[in-house]
Amino acid sequence: MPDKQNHLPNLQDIATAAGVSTATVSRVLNSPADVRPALREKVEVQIRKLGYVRHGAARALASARSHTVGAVIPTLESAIFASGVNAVENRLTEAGYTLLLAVTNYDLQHEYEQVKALIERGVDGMILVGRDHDPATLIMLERQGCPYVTTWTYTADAPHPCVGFDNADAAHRITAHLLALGHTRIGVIAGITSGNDRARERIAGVKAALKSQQLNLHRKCLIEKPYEVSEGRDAFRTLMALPNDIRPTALFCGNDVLAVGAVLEAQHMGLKVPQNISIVGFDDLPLSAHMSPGLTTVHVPSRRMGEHAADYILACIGGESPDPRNKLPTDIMIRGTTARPSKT
Amino acid sequence: MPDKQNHLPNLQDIATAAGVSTATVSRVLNSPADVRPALREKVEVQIRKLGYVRHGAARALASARSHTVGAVIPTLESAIFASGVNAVENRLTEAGYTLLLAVTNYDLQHEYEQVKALIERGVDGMILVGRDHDPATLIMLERQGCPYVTTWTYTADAPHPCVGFDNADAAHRITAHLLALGHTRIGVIAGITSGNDRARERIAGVKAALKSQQLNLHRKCLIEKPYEVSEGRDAFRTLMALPNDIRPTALFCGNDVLAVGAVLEAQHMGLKVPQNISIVGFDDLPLSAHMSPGLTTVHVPSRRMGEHAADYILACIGGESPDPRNKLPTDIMIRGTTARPSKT
DNA sequence: CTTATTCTTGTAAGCGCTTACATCCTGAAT
DNA sequence: ATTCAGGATGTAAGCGCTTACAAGAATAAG
Repeated sequence: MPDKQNHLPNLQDIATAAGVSTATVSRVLNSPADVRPALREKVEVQIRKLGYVRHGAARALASARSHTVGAVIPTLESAIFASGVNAVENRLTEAGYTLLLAVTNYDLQHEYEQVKALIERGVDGMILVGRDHDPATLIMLERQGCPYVTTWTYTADAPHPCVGFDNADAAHRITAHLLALGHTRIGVIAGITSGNDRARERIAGVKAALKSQQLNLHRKCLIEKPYEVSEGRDAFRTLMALPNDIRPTALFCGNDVLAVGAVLEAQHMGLKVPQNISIVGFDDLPLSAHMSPGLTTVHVPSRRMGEHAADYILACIGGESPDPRNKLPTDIMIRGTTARPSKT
Repeated sequence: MPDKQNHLPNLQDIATAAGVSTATVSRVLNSPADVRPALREKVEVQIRKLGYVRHGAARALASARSHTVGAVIPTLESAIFASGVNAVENRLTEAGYTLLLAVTNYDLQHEYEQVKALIERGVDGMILVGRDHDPATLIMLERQGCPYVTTWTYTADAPHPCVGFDNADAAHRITAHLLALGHTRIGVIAGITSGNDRARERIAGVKAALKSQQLNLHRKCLIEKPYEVSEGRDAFRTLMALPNDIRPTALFCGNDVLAVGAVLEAQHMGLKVPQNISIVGFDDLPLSAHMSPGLTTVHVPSRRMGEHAADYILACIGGESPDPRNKLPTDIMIRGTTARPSKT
């Protein structure tokens, strides 16, 4: 039994117990190959016997490396970030790193605080979402020499390392699908664009698609809402209350949560989807494929994005200089919520 | 400008720049009230000017306090944990603490690894989900003197600090609702019970309710599935394929995700909910209230649970000995997916 | 104008670990 | 045998910070 006076065993204790120096214990912990098997075994026995657990702070202080990577995401509520984070986590764990997760609730100021807290905790790298940030956030990261990468967005001229996809292009393509079906009055229930470049880009994509057909997005047909089912429902009702000549026959929703809300409200109002109204989403949540009808949406490579982001950071930590720009493809998933407009 | 040779400013640099000792700088950082305003101001100016960021590892090492609390949850996918985690996070942030989040994917062995990683990172406290753990996990926590609390479950005889609710009782009550409507053949789509006491308790609650009416849960009417929409759909189909005399007229689902799957599959099969089949869930996800029909389910106080858990840990860290047992109430939300059985 | 008391600030000893560097072995080559 | 290379250990100097404790300054009391 270890010394009972609630003194946690430290390297020195193990060293003494095993009759070696602290350096040797440190080696069996960090580069076992450098220690002769016999000795190593003796040390490992003591480690187990005394229930030794590394003191991460001391290790970080002495080695200037915390073996920790931070990720700052907008919200935990969305399963879409969940799968990306899971992917990051798996990769990091494989490499002996721990993920520290923080949430901003789509608030850039809060993001700054979280990033600062993570830097104070000594993360060796950082994963961010999107291109919109408080400039101070990135400055701090640079100044601290903390490698970072932004995700969920890719633009050719991105000023910072990024792994993501082209939000505008994806929105453009799914809108083109709507246009090809013959819709001309398209409504948009977007996410809140302030501090959210993805939401803005998606709107831009819709507008571009419309423009290519000489169409316009009517001012009243664009609504910004937080990403919640109830908000999607509200927005849908608002849109359907518009006068006949501008009321949309098809809807682009900023993400699947809003789209699900819109579909549910439509059904609640007795409208048939897609016969009376077509609705598309963005993100392809696990639920989306299961709804009746299945939601037509943009599939986003969140898992792969997470893996790439983790690999990029790990490579940077390892002293490499990986390609700082990484564009992933998106897929348009045509399911049951889109059809030709009714001939009313 | 700070010394350009990418030497991050440290306490000593600030001290020198401000013409004071490191102790004083440390004080303006940790207990500003102890420093004369004039001096404090001078130090703060330098901190801003040099872009100083605390070195958390050094601080943790010197003070034996990391200002960090760990939370280990089964999954990120479920919005229900998300809201609890958010609550924890808010409370901790208010208190100057940072939350370190880890995920187990419902694997107790993985949970052990995560807890160990967090302890190595020096968390000052830990929040766990449920009562099922690898004994080694709790032993490590005790041995390290790391205060912890389990959530999402409460039993009068809980051997460890816990803040949660009575899963069996809640399941019992919502089953009673089904029985009161006149159902006698009740099916259960449970979560995977291995390593998940909540799933087991919920089944136990259903059985107890049945027993109180001299009814039994038919062996074939109990299916365990991972918490996924598609699994709920599969299980539902299996249950409906049962022979007439045992096919359930009402379903208890281990959580809302499974219930949503069941409802969607029912509608997909052309069955009317609740006319042809009643379905209840557990957890009351944000989506559940919005479905058509609204899902009858158990509302769980996840937000309050998170707050209580955080407060408990913070109190422990502060040297207090708060009540280690905390029972929260659940609510049965009767919505649209339950009705009397049809007279077939 | 002392002397006791209270505030401020500085001094310096670690916290537990990693890691150059020094030292000591081992065994192969001479 | 003797020498030497190379591998296996040990030694000890910090990493950046907190915090007793000491010391000095300012205030209150006598």
